[in-house]
Amino acid sequence: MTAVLVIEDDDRIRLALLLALEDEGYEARGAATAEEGLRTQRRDPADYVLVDLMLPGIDGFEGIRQLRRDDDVPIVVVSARDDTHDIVAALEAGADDYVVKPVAIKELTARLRALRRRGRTVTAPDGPEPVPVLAFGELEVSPEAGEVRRSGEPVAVTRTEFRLLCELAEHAGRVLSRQQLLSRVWGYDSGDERLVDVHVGRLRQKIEADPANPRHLVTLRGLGYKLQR
Amino acid sequence: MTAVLVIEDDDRIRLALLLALEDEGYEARGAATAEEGLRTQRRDPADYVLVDLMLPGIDGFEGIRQLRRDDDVPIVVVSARDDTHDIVAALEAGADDYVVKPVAIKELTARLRALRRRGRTVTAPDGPEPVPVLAFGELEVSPEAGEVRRSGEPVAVTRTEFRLLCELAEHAGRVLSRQQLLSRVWGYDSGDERLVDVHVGRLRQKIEADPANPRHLVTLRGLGYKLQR
DNA sequence: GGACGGATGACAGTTGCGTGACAAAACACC
DNA sequence: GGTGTTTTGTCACGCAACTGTCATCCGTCC
Repeated sequence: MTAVLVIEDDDRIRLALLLALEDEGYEARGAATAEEGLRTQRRDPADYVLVDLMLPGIDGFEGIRQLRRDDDVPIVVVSARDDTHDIVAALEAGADDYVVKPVAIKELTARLRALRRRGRTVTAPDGPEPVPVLAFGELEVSPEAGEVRRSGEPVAVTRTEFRLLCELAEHAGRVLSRQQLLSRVWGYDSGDERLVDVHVGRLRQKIEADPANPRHLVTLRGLGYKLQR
Repeated sequence: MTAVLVIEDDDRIRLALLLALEDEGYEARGAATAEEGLRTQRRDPADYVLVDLMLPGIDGFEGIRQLRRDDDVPIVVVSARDDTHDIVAALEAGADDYVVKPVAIKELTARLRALRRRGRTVTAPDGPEPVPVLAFGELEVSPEAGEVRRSGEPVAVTRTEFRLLCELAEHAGRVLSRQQLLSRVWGYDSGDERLVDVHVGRLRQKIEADPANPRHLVTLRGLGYKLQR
């Protein structure tokens, strides 16, 4: 069945849309924020995404951009604002269509069908190769893409932090001593082990929800550091 | 240049649309009836068709159906009627989008670009072999055709820039270090890595909407460059 | 309570990168 | 072959981000 994800913060509108879509034979899912929508879509991709522009937290424009970074799904903006600037900005951000609320469900589904018909841009015959990712709960590390994500959202880390994280990730679940890390990440045969502490600390600030109580990048007193799920 | 055919019986509106489109850098053609439009399109196909619904003789719906029989061109209905039945019928007939008059030219062109992004590459029944295209949002790279396009418009890049772009495109989503690029694009085993910077910079001027904040050709500090959607 | 290992915040030196200018080289066109 | 134009590689400058060090603070284990 064709699945549609509705990202809309107004409960009444979201529910109405979901019910109407189900009446039309779609499998409908809802999300109240862009963050939640992005997470849902990453976990279990729908065939279409409907998204409001005015959302708490990440707004619709930014949500579309983030979604487009790694998803080709047709996106239709459903907004109350009938303003040329918004329409142009949303389409530039990567949306495929823009309709103004309130919208007839029949029109919406007709537009979805039109989008489906039009299909996607041709990519290489064998398609792009997927980039390998190491996952630790909500944390994702992709050495090849040079990317770190938390709950799907990109996290900006520096080169040293990234190398350190990759080293830990590639030996997930094992303790690495400060000496080992100094040697593998920095190439130092000897040196101040405090250096490792500082970078681990900085890394925790970025990748842990509560840096004071790390869940993934943990300290083993007297032994070293370990990355775990 | 991108050509647009406007099928609209009201002379004033047609002329206004044509002038506005030309201002936006399109090659604009007009037709006052569906018959004339179909003939024009068959003789010299435009890249997009804008069509009114209420036309003398063959009406817009039927015009769309006839056009769709042997043309894959994106069709946008530009109508004064804001009626769900019309919208659904037009989309069902084969239109790709439907906007209500009066429409801002900026919105119209944004919708055309969105369609272009999504549109299938044209493959006439016994036309030329389709050329593989690597797509990154509004950016398209065709290594075989030696072509780069942004929102459908060809971008002039030099040979070195093109090779660099292809190398990045063929490893989309992965970081390539300056050394790797030097070696693969220039064939240098060693050399000044700043050379890569300069060419990346020049490439960005041409393919990024805002070269200072690149969306596709991004720098990963300390790691290298990456091309992403 | 003292000692130790680890966390953290501030800081200054360093590095990495973007950019504009320029000259040599390649190219196109007579 | 000569001339004008485009492309290419080199360089220098400047900004912003990163790095490593240090001093201090905190928690934990005897």
